[in-house]
Amino acid sequence: MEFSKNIPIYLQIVDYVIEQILLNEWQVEARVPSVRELGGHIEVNPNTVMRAYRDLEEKNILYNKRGIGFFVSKEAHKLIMKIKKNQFMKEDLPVMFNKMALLGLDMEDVMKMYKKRKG
Amino acid sequence: MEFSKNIPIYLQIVDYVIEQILLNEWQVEARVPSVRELGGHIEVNPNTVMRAYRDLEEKNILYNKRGIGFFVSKEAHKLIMKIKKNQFMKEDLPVMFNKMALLGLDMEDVMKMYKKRKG
Amino acid sequence: MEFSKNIPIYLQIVDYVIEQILLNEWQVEARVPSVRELGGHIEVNPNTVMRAYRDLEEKNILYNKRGIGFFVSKEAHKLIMKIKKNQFMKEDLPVMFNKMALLGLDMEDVMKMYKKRKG
Amino acid sequence: MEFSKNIPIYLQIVDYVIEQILLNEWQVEARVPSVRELGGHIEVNPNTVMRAYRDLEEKNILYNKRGIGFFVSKEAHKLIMKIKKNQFMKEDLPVMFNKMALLGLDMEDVMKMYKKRKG
DNA sequence: GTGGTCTAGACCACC
DNA sequence: GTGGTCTAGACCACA
Repeated sequence: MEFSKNIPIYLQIVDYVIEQILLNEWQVEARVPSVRELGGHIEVNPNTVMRAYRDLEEKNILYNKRGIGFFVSKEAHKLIMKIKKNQFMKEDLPVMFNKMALLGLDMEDVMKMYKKRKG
Repeated sequence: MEFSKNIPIYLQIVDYVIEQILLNEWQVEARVPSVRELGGHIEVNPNTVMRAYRDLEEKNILYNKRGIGFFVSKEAHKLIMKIKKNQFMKEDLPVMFNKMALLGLDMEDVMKMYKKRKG
Repeated sequence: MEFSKNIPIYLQIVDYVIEQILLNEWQVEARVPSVRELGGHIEVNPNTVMRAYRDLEEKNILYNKRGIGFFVSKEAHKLIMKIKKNQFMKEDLPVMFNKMALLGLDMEDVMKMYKKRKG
Repeated sequence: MEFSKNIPIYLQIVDYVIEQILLNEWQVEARVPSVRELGGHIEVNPNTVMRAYRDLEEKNILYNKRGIGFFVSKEAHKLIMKIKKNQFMKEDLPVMFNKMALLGLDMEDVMKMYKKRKG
């Protein structure tokens, strides 16, 4: 796994986990990889993975059975979507629109990129 | 000047300088405030201002005349736009598209928000 | 470590690091001393070492793993040679040729010295 | 006049003056431009020019008639050649040879550059 | 433990 | 006056 330099790794792991859940790679109510497994897999200190899991536990996306491991919560999808959609609409989009205005770009330019990406 | 807590001050100064240049408050080929002046003005250590100026010098947005001060380069506007555009196209947009895919949103939803904003 | 007075210490550290790498004292992909270690060792403020390391990071000779340390990059040798060769060809040689012209020396004189040195 | 960034301007002026003398642009026993003239001409603070002239005065390459100006000394050429030749042979060449060895270059490479320059 | 940022304050060369 | 370097020492996030 490649990590971007300017974002804390544990946050990138949080995003990674969320992605796995949304893609149903990690299923609801199923056990997720242990911090050691995942740490070994993505070549990251288990402590760092733990920090990410704790973050997700706080958001009720994961929960923990002592001595067994972390599990994807029932409401994981709902919670993730709620958090992310809100964030996207209220924060990401306005910021993007501002940047576009500043750069003299309009939606057509964005559309081009969007289609390019899909093609 | 108010500083956000989670972003290094020197980076916020970089952004501030760029803003001043784009707004033509600091004109091309003109001297910008000395590190001590600006440091005093925004209540920041001169060294911190220096770090920001050095960053901008590296990007050829500012240049330096020994013993005299820092100046806005001729190509400052062009370079700023280039950097920002690049960042937007290569970093911001792909991230956004990713999020959209995960959230099940498409360009129509974005268009709606865009029009709402303008209206 | 002895520092020459007229050259900034951090640049002398840069040279020192480059030397260590070329001599394979500091091996490719291996961790280099932390800024505090090296700072303590050569009796220089860690900040000064940091500045040198940052310079080398910019040139892609060192890279950095968050919370772990600085490492010698894979291409370090190649990059060092490239930088040095370039410097020699584009800066040192032209200056030398100029001096020779002003002093009324030609390549024969230089050759003599060269052979003398080798013999 | 273009100044290299890493060498003090006054030293670059010293070199410039020496060059003018060697090229007989500034003749022996003739008055050289006043600090203001030269300063205006090459767009440099007169103080900086003065510092260069003082340097050259110390080396007996220029001398000063109070209220009149600076003049090229009789022995200017001899002194310059002596200083420079010595410097070149004892300092510049050995340094260059060392660099060549390090970079794996030999005199042939240098010859190529030399001919290229002349051609 | 690591790097990263920031401050206060010093001293320097240069203009 | 200007930038440039350096120190000592602090505090922080991250691993």
